[in-house]
Amino acid sequence: MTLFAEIAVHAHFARETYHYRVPPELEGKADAGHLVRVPFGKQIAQGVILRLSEESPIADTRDILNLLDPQPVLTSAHIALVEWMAESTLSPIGAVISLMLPIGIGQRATTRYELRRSLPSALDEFSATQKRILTLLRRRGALTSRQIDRHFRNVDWRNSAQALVRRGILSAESFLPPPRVRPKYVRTAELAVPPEEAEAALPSLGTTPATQARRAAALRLLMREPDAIQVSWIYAESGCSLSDLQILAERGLILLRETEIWRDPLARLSFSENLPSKTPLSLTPAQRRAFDAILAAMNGDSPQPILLHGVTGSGKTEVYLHAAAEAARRGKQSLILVPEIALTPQMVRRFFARFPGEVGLVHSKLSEGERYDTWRRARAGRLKVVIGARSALFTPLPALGLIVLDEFHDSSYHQTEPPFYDAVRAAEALAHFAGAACVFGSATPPVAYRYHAERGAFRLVTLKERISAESPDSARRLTLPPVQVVDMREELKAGNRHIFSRALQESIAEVLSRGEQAILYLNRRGSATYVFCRECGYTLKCPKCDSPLTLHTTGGERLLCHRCGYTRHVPKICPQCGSSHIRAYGLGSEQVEREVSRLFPQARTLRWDWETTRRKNAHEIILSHFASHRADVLIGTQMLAKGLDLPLVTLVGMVLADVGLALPDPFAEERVFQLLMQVAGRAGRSKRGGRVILQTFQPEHPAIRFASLHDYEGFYAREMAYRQELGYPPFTRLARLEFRSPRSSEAESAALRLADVLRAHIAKERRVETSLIGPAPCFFSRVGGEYRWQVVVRAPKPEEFLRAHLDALEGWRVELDPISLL
DNA sequence: AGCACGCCGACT
DNA sequence: GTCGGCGTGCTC
Repeated sequence: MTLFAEIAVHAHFARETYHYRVPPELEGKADAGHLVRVPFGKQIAQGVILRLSEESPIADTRDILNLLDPQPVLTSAHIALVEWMAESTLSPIGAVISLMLPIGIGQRATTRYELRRSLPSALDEFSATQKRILTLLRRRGALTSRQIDRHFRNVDWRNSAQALVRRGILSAESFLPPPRVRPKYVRTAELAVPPEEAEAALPSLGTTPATQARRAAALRLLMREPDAIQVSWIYAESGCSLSDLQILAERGLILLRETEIWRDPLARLSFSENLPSKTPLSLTPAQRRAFDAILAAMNGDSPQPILLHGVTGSGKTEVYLHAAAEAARRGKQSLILVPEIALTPQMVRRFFARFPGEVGLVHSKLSEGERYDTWRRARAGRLKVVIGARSALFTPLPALGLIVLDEFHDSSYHQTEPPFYDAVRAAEALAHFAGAACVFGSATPPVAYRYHAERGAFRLVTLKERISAESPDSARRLTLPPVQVVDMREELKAGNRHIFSRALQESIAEVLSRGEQAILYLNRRGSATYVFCRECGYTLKCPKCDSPLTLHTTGGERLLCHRCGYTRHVPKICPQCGSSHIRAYGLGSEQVEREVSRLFPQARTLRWDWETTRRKNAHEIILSHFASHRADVLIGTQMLAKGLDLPLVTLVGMVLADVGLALPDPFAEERVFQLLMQVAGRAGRSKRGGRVILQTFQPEHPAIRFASLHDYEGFYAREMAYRQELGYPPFTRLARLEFRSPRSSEAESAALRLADVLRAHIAKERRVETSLIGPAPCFFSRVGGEYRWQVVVRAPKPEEFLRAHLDALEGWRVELDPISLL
């Protein structure tokens, strides 16, 4: 009986699975989840076995070449997840597989080009591109196609290279790079004989007094140590070298071994840091209810994920800790996902203290070796808890019992590059496949999730009370900080043209005089293109679709609608109040810092923005700098709205709360509301209390009004009405189709063509509930030198419609259920 | 992605 | 008539 394997080939374009024969020598060794090498066309590729079967739908199968790892790289739940994700995101299965293979392991086939003979000095016979290729290879030697790609941005060099290969000038060899990471071993030594025997051998270890002394010292050290120890210790303690130890080993006195070690980024924490409490805190009644709901899910009593809606400071983390402890008690592993930025040590430390030596951390700034080892410890079941950002979802945890997504409304759970996926939905699917409990925690759940919870898709648990971070046992109630909304139009009328209102200036002065700290936030996104009237707060909207108009400066100033393409000139006076104070607003954190320093020369400022956090560990450094009160005022963008818990912070100022409201995106208001709620929750997390100041030109705007009242329910009701009226999720679903091209006209014509084709299909198939928005240029119209155009499909099941017309989507980026249409 | 196959324009 | 451009389709 021949055995076949259905394999997801690790190539980004591989939409389908492929069938291979399992050669006899791999029978019993190759199984579902294994990473293998397979021939694929003229290349050799990696692939993951999804399942074995005794028949193949394809008559001519080729053989699997070999196993790349004796153990599976995917659990059975992850195999199910691969297929679910490919299906639900319309992504090629080969692209989904690439998400699951850790950096360094996952390698794709590539071609290596090399000059075959020396070239004539004159290259006249070749085209310009060919000349560039030849000169590059002459200078650098053999290069892979990916290396050549880096030298030819947006130039199609492959055909030229192919011609050179045909003429025998270049050689092209396809190869699969081996995994870049390997287990790390250290040499250890231990005593091989009873101590008395070693003692007896002590005087006769060397011919010269010096060697005799070195070897005796090494042996004595090992006689004192019951366990194997690393040879580097022995070298340091005794001054001996490896050859000394090898002589001792030859005489049978000691045993030299290679022992595998795990590179662990958290190992350093155990000695140096003052860790938070080891002992679990007792739960308040509200936390208890949340914990009980998770218990019920772990027992298999309720299959839906738990939507944990808890205000900032309501003690969600302690609930997660209790749940992870319970999972561990049952021999299960927990996966804790947090937004990228929240991987600052605050949260990690609490888990580390509670599960010493059994927490793995997964994030992009670790070295390949550290990541690989954490991945292997997880796979071996040695970790009880894995904490990480979005991609940690793909860590192979064989005994997964609990998945927690903290701050699950955060946009970093969405991957914005192909393959597009949403880690929240993927987590729900994975929990389902693994039979694990699933918890989504947030102070501001996306309204769509809240809506689905009301219809039974999630079990909703609400934590309404804030508890003190300092004395949680007494469950001392804290109130949410008062939020003052400052109308910047009034400031202007009163003659204050400064970016800080009088109220904010006074509050900063007060905080500084009391030796406390302040945080000033800027919502940078969209600020440069935001045109509004500084007298009345009016923003210009499209007369046809009511979407905000945005400013474009390329080719003269004009306003553009990103939904329908309508354009107009920038008005000189406000259409509403006739004021001439209508203009674009742009404000950076450098400018805010400058103003703080000018008004308060004594204040020590610290900036936390994209610019200052590019270096490795920059987040931790800035955070600890501020936490230890080496700065008084922290200035930053929305990235620091997450998870900070700093008792000395008694003032939070939002320099301009309306930025982001005027973006041409149906989700813009929800994002601003979430941000303001997060910001408002940052102040007053200790008994010192605190206050929040929101500066705005539109104090009556619902997102600002409801956030200032800490009123989620009010915003929810209003937002749902708006979504229903305009036909946006959760009342329908969207798919965003994007085309990129270095040439603007090409992107435009592709978009027009696709829209025509799709409209024709909609009409022909009588899909009355399906409609298109656009085509129109994307709000961020250029990315990486390419022009972006998009078409948005609105339908009850957009993937169904699109799957029927995948051929029309060749070259398009397809994003289902996007979180932004920018 | 990389390569073969196959169909039109500029040369021998 | 042939070489070589690149559009199209396939990889178990």
